[in-house]
Amino acid sequence: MKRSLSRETRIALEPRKQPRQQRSSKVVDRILDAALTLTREQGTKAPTTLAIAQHAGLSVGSVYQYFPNKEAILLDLARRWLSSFPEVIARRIEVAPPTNREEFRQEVRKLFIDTSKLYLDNASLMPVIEAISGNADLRPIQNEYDDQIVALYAAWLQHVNPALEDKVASRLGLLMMEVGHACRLVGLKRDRKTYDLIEDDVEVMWLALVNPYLNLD
Amino acid sequence: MKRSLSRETRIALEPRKQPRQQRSSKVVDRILDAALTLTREQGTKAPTTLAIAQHAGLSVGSVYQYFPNKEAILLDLARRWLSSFPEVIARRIEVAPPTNREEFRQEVRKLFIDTSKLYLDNASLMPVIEAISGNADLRPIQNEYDDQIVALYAAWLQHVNPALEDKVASRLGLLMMEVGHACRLVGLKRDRKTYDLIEDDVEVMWLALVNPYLNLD
DNA sequence: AAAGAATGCGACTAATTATTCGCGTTTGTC
DNA sequence: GACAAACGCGAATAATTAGTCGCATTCTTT
Repeated sequence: MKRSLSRETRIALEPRKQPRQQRSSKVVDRILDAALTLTREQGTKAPTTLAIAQHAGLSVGSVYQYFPNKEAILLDLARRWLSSFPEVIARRIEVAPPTNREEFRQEVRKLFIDTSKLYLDNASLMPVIEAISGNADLRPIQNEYDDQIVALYAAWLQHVNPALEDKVASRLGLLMMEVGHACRLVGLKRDRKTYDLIEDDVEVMWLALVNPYLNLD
Repeated sequence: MKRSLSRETRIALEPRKQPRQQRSSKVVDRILDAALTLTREQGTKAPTTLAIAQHAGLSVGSVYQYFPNKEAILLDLARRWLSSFPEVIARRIEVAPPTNREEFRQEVRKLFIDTSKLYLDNASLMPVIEAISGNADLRPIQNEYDDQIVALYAAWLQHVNPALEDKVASRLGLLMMEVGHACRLVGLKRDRKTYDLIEDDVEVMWLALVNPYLNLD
């Protein structure tokens, strides 16, 4: 294992080179596909480079043509999801804030549905997310995204109630994220009907959590 | 790495031998101490056997006198906590069930306080718990304990409301566990004041979650 | 104090696996 | 079809680390 890189400051993440020929861009897809499939098969355990290469019908050398290291592969898979999260929350801040309890409940519901959709649409990606959380090298990167998400939930809360203190907003944001994430992860491991029931439960909890902090009549 | 054991069926967990002389039982303590300290220092990453031995002022050979493998060390640390969880919940089932909303609220509060105390009293152990969750070999063992805990939360719910369907009870139990665990883990990483605020939030969410499923007047 | 059991040691073994590098092959371009 | 660039290959390298084993030391017992 030539892993001296990891020690320096952080993991290299940029792709080693851009694919120039058509065949190679298909190769990148095959690598990502293989990594996803294997992570799912092995239940949240990051696959080895050799396993990824073989499953993609390639050699290890080819994998390293496009990815600087193993971590970058998993991260590539997760990145679109991780970055779409802040986007979705940000979009819910652009609208006019609610003026009464019923409007507020509707806003919670919208945010709730939008974020739920991110989980449902990317259900197959969840093992990768779990693998990243379980990897000491990748967790710091996860945490950066998490901090962003918490900050945006907090911003959303202050959009709904501008009088909300920063500290309270970020605490509530943190809990919204944590509760949503934990419940949805276990929900996705069960059947669709149970997932939907769990979703209702989460919405109830979210509402109960934030209601006391909103000065709406 | 002579790891053929792990492949067979499961990890050996029994201690290799019982300490017979006083010096050696102190050694076991030193090993566990070192493992705990190092896991904390490295932030939820399982330390190597060499690091554990050195930090305990021992050689690797001595570590293997008392532990069959590295996993057993972490598990030894976590086990008391993992098994005290079901005990604490079971104790809350022994009392007479509540007969009205106020008594019910009190019962939730008691269960809530008891489980919270488990986290506060074992705060230093949480990195080990996280390391176990992040280790593919140990997760199955975690899951067994989790299943027990969910079953007991469900039993508690049915104790409070015998008419509650099994399916609903176990779903709510699962969410109580997940929400409690996720929120308390992040709570413990913050200051005590914030932890207490998060605790209040969790209680609010628990109550909101289970209230609709209780036929009390 | 002598024997034997328990404990402690740490160099060594071996399994695993990330990453490299030089060479052969394919592709796009003129 | 010839040339260069891109691509693909996989044996070899090297880092890491779990676990062993025979010998040395310390304790217990008589």
